[in-house]
Amino acid sequence: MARFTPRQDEQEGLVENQDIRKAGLKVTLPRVKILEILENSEARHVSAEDVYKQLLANDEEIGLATVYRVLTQFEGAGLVERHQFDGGHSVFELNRGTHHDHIVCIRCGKVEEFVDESIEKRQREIATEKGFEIADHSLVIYGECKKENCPNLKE
Amino acid sequence: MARFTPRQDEQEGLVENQDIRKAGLKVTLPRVKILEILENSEARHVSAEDVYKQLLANDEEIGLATVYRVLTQFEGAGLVERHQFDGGHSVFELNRGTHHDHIVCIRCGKVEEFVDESIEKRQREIATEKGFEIADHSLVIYGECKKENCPNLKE
DNA sequence: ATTACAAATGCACAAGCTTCTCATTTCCAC
DNA sequence: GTGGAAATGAGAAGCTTGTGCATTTGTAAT
Repeated sequence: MARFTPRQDEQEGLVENQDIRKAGLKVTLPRVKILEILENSEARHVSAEDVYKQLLANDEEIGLATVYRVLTQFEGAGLVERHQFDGGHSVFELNRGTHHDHIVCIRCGKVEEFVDESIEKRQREIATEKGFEIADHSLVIYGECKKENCPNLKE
Repeated sequence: MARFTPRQDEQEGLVENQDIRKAGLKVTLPRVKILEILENSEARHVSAEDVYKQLLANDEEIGLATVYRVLTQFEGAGLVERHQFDGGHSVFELNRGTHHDHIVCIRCGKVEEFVDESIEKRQREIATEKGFEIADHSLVIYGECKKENCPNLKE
């Protein structure tokens, strides 16, 4: 009920609405809100549950099923990337066009990104040697970040 | 009835009952049988379900819960490695002491292994640069293997 | 603006994988 | 052998993800 915003100002949707539409998807409130959360979240990598909780915190009436549906559609449209770090659940991040790999702290969960062209190159060579046409790859380094930076070293 | 090896050449990465005991685990029938299956399976990467089905085929009365429990314990003991390729479920492989990465065919699911020291080295350097103490890493290349080799290009 | 229709959503439920619970059984030291 | 802790089996539960269907929403034509 109380969620009738007088006007949807699209000034901040100059990029996203276009992209949703370009993907052949209707520009609906859930999709816009989810995209906003992905953009505004200080954590670059969020799970579907994270998005859902953020929606609830913003008093949006959007179901978890829709979150999964939309994230999967966004993935198919290339708007977001889905990563499967160890531990079972997926995390999503906005696709800003720059490929990168990840290094994850196994203690605090912090995720940093990196790119290394020499690794990329070797991967292409290896795929060729093995007779594979490379489609994608996933490189994740797990480690412990320096204690001073580690926010919550629980237990 | 136990098949015991005359010599204990554990250095060659061969996992055996001694290793179970060394991990602080009792040498029980389920654990021995699961280890046997991991060793004798021609597929190097098997899921918990695969192990379970193989046990059923061998007329062993071992529950799926036990399979998961044992595999997790083996992982903790370093006897097996758990890999989480894209798609949700984990696969396990015997830890024969040789680290390697994987290249997976997204069409037929075939998994090949490779090692590249230059990539390994760059990863260590990157972890150091980022202030991480490296604990593990996962590199998976996804691609399409050459059609002639691709066993079941269904659909 | 209004209308009309296909697309999208919300809800509840279902599926698949993995883990937990707990009564019963098994291994191992004595 | 025997005792007791550890391990197991069967089923239930948990978690993430996906589906079916009635209802709502976006969009394009009126």
